[in-house]
Amino acid sequence: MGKEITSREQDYSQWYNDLIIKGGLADYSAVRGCMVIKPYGYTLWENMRDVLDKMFKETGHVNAYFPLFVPKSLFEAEEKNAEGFAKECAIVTHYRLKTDPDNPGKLKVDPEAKLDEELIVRPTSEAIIWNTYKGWIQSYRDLPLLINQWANVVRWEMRTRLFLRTAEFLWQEGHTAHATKEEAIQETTKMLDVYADFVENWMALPVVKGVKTPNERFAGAEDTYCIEALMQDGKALQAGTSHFLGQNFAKAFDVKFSDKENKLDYVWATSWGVSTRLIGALVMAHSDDDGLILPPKIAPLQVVIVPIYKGDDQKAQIDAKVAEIVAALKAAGVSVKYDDSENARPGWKFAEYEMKGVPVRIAIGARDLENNVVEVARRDTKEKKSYSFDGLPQQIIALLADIQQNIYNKAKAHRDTHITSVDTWDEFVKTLDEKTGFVSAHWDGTPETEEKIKDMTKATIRCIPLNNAQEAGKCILTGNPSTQRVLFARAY
RNA sequence: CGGGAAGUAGCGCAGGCCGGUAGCGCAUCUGGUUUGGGACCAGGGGGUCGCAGGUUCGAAUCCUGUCUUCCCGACCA
Repeated sequence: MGKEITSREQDYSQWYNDLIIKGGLADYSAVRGCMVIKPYGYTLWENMRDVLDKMFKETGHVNAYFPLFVPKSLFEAEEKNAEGFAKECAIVTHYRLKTDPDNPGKLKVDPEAKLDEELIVRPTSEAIIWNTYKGWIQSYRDLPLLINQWANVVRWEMRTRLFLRTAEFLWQEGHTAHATKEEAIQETTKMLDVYADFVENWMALPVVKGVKTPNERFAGAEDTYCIEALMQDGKALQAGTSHFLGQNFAKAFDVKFSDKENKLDYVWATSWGVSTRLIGALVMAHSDDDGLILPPKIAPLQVVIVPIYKGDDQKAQIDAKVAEIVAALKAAGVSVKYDDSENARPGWKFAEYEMKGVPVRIAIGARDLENNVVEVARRDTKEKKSYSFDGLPQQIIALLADIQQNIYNKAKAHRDTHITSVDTWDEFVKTLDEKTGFVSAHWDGTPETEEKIKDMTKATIRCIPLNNAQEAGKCILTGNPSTQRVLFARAY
């Protein structure tokens, strides 16, 4: 029959893989750790990208593009950052191949063509960008510099997973320079808000905004802010990060400016990014055992129409009606596809589009034509209803909005019921093992304790929530005094 | 990078121990009947068995190497 999807209960990881592959989002490739993003998945990414890009521009940013390669000497300039990424860098050492005399028809690396200085394939672009900014910034009048780039980056991961962790991935990285510390911090939190807004309102995925502990902080940053989402299996996933970089990169790349008093100072920096990993989050947060469930606002296709007919006469009548519906929906800004292909029967198409997560399916047959209705099925609840032709576009738009809201509510209910406050170590471990999700607990604030907890339970501190309530307590592990609870979880 | 599993037609698999020139289901093509939840009948096409070496008269099968993927661990967004 059709393509079977492994159930979540049976094998959550395989379920996730099945959704990606069978839902047509991506494919494995011939390159280790790298995937092919298929048209359906890429359209999803384009939709996400378009919304984010607009948000970035509305907040004053412009796009630019910097090189894929970073000379090693630049890469290592900011030491902490370089060290943080050193273990997962791809390196270009040669620039030419030649025919192999020992192996006719084959090529080999030309040893004569060794680069004097190796090029690092960017795992992130701070180095090349700050090296460039040095030439662009002299005065406070050049600030703030608010630049974003859409790019691919490479991180040579040991273990890869479709969308969640691939050796090459697509993302955007914002890199800004400011005259004051306050302004840079403001930028950092502003972009965090943009991410939270996007993920919650477009991807229908509730997030916790917070700050990372030093252990989890981006290498080279003073502070890393993040949004954390919760997946259906109770594991957390970092959905976006925004870093306050202080003057670390300005100092490493000697980027100074004259202020209004004609005093020289290093500029203050931020960087922030979200990646195709968000697609992994989207898939894991909303989907079910029948396939993907995609939020209408970013779904590659919002409505699919399937005809049900006997004979050419009926088909012709349905075609005519559907043409009207398609035109009306398109005019209303709804993306719609009429699938009248002959090679699949209606039931097969129903299952197929459910697997692909198309939010709304319209079925129309002779019986519907007589009654002046269509059958509308929503993917999120599987509920089916007859809708009148009259005012159909408005009803569909309302339905899409309702689906968007329902998906969000469902994810939020799951998230909210999976933030558990605990005060003893037994409860802590038990909650992680049995209930899963975020565990809110006191922590003495030391990296050593955080590390110990990680070794013992595999749980990390996902974040210290912003505007966290201050509350005296005792560390869950050491019993030492603590001033606030932090969120622990096992994470992707 | 360690431990386990896998790679044979587009997809899912059998065959492999015991070497003899490849098979099943789905998909696909043709014809017909069908169409309100993954249709049915009949006929047809499609595979250098991941890749590279080796053993052998002969390799999907045995040996060596290598690549890719999955699961579990260490590392990470």
